[in-house]
Amino acid sequence: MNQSAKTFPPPPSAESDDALRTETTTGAIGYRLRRAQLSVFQKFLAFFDEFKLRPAEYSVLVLIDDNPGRKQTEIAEVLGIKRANFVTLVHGLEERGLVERIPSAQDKRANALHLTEAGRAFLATAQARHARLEEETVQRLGGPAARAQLLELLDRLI
Amino acid sequence: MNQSAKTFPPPPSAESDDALRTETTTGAIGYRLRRAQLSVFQKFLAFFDEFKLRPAEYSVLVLIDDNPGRKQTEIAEVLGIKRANFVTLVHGLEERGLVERIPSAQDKRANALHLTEAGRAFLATAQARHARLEEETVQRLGGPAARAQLLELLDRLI
DNA sequence: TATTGTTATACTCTATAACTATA
DNA sequence: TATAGTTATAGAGTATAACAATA
Repeated sequence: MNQSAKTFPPPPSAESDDALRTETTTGAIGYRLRRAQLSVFQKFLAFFDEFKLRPAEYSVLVLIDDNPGRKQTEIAEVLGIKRANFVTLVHGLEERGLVERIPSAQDKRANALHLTEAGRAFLATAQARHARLEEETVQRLGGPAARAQLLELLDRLI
Repeated sequence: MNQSAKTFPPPPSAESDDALRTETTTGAIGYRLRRAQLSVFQKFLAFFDEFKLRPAEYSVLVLIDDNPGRKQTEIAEVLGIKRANFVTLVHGLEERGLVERIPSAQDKRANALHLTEAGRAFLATAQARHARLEEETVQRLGGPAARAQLLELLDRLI
């Protein structure tokens, strides 16, 4: 699995004047997690540049599509988004004609969230693109087994 | 920890009115990465509550300790922090008496960063605490082999 | 001309309080 | 009393532009 030698810091004797010693920092799990997450999100943003779609917006569209008619609070809570902040997010999607807020008949306080026809078409394209991104990511990981391994390990950190 | 099996979505036939279908969203690598990273950072913040220390500040202290005398730009760049934003960060550490900015003799534009005596003492305590956090995290992962596996997989995502 | 540290500024994300209308 | 959606606001984190001093 591991090619060979993990490049170790310059031997303690060789005090180079340019390379910094980063082992202590990069040895931390949280640090590596953060760097990886930032990198993956950067790739997402670049990959979805023409879609003008952020990761959070994409997950909201997917979640509404899989759970049409749900309240804002329900969708927001699943994603760990505060309902106050979710207002702005869903408002943006509504302005783009992708999402509808339909006043609930049973509970006049609530809005039932639905994708518009345009929203469904948009999401279908986005999901096809996302599938290619995931595919590429799985390849980088080393295949489906490596992906499953990663997801399992990540779950243990929550 | 986990009661029994991985709770799968309600079988397609049983359309419960409360549980949401989240498989599509949670199947994405980026989504899981983000959730895990947020969780790990939350644990860091809780664990270092009395230290009033954020992950970025901790990594800066570690990096200065391992590379005393380096310029702000060098430390900032390694951590992916813009030098403009690094000014505020290092200023805070200086105000707390942990870091010194010593004007460089060779390059009068630059500040050489050093830990103060108090900074070294503080970092020693923080690192001991961090070691316990890492230990706990490794246990959650399933041991040192699982940790190595995770770091290897994360590296492939960068 | 280029770099270092700095200031100013803006934009995103996130968090809390408080309001309204309903329940 | 509690909840759903909303507004306002404040705090981080991050990004760019521009400047003075120095290289």
